[in-house]
Amino acid sequence: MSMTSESDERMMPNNGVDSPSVDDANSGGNVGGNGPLKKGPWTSAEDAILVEYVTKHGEGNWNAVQKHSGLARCGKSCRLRWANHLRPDLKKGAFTPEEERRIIELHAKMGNKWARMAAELPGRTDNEIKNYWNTRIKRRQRAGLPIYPPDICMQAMTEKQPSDNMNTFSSAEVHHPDFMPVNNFEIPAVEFKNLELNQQLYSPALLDIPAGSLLDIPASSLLAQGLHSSYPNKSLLSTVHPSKRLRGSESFFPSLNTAIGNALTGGSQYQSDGSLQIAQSFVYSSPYDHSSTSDHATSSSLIPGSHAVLNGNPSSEPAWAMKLELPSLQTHMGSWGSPSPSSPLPCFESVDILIQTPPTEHTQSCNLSPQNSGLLDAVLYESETMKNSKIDGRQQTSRASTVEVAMMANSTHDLHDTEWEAYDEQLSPLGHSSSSVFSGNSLDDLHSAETIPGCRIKEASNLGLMQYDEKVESTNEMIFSRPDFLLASNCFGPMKHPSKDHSLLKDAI
DNA sequence: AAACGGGACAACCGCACACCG
DNA sequence: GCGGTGTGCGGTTGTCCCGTT
Repeated sequence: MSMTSESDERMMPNNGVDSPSVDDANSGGNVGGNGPLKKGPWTSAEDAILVEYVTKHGEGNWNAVQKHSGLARCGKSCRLRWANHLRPDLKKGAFTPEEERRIIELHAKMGNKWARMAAELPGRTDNEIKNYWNTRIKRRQRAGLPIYPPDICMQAMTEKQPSDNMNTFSSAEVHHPDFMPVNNFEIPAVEFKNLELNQQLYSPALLDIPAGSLLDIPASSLLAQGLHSSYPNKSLLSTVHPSKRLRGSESFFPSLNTAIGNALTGGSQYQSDGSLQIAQSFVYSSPYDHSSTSDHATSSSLIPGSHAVLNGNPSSEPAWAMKLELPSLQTHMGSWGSPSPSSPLPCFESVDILIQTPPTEHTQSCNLSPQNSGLLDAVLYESETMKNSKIDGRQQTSRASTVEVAMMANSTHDLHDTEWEAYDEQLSPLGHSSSSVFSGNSLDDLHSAETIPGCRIKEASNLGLMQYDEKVESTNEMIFSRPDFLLASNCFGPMKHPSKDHSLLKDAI
């Protein structure tokens, strides 16, 4: 029918579909009447047998197919073959533009819910849609294009508003420019402004970098944007009621799941502000990852909602090698990593940051703020910190080898102060608001609790990406030797002090 | 013309839920 | 309530085809 394999050709040189026989169907491999079940491509004969069976007995009871028809295929395989290829109502051929758009829309709303998407697209199968999407994603990522067209982003956001019974933003908020590219995990130059890092800090113009260069940022680089602009935008997040089963892979950020997942599995993102010391890895974890959530929930060293780094997670797997999952608000909010039902907001607990910054001025966002004179100061301070760390490290390492802070820590706080405060207004009742995580208070707490002099707030993933210890030098070496860091450096490093940063980077390497 | 790489597609695998006895 | 079976779903892998070098 839909497929004719070589074995098919061999088996059915005269096209035996019209008179399917078990012998024909099962003669093509290591199969037999009661022998091992056949795998691999289906033959026309097998298709015919299956069609005949279904016609006679109807769908379902797939395991009976083998028994009754002698087809050497497991029931599961039969079901799949029927559903994906033999069903009479299947629509064959390429997706129409209309269907393509519909898929994008649905994905923006549902995420990787292929079956549900298929239900919205008559004649199409989940497998078909899934393959299409995966191919498309790869293609677009390679091309540096946004996964979701802006209009669909907008549409998704808008459609979600009424059904979002969580904390939602007002319509105006939804239309805040900051929210626009939520699903655009690429950072095209035209949208880079949405980072709004101090509004102008990273303006391509101000930074004297070619706007187009940002187009080269791979999908992974969307993190900066995604975390900045999309996370607070819960309104976009899918509120589709959780399907009957809860899967760890379910993503609350339908698109982020894929994009960030790809991004992070490809390598944690390191951003360098040029001062050598900002390294960030954003790690989302599934809210079902109780181990991680409970771990950091009980980790006294962490700020509320921050992600436990390595606490109780002995994984030695590099963060960038891990499959990363985003928290899902599709599920009950109470199931969010917050230890208490009264604190259902996921916040950024899953967001880990490796950030290092000069010590005291958390309110000044030393690393990203243009007011910060101190790249050199930071480096000097870093040097000092390293010295201190050698002393303190022995003590620190064992108990708090990694200091966790909310994403972007003080720089974020500085950069998005206003916005987060605004969000905080709405989110605070939920316990851990995003802004609270980013707030100076949180950092203060963190600092007082954990930060060693020098404020080397190295945010590490819960996967143990980095630890602060006495081997700082080697850590830095690792950072700088990593391609993604170099990429990030290329992307972000030159923004402030291009030449300076490059030289520093060079030196560091 | 051969080698290579990527896209498209089909199929499998593992997991989880639903149902039933 | 429990275990077995059936089914559905999402992720991953394998294979073929085609364009490029």
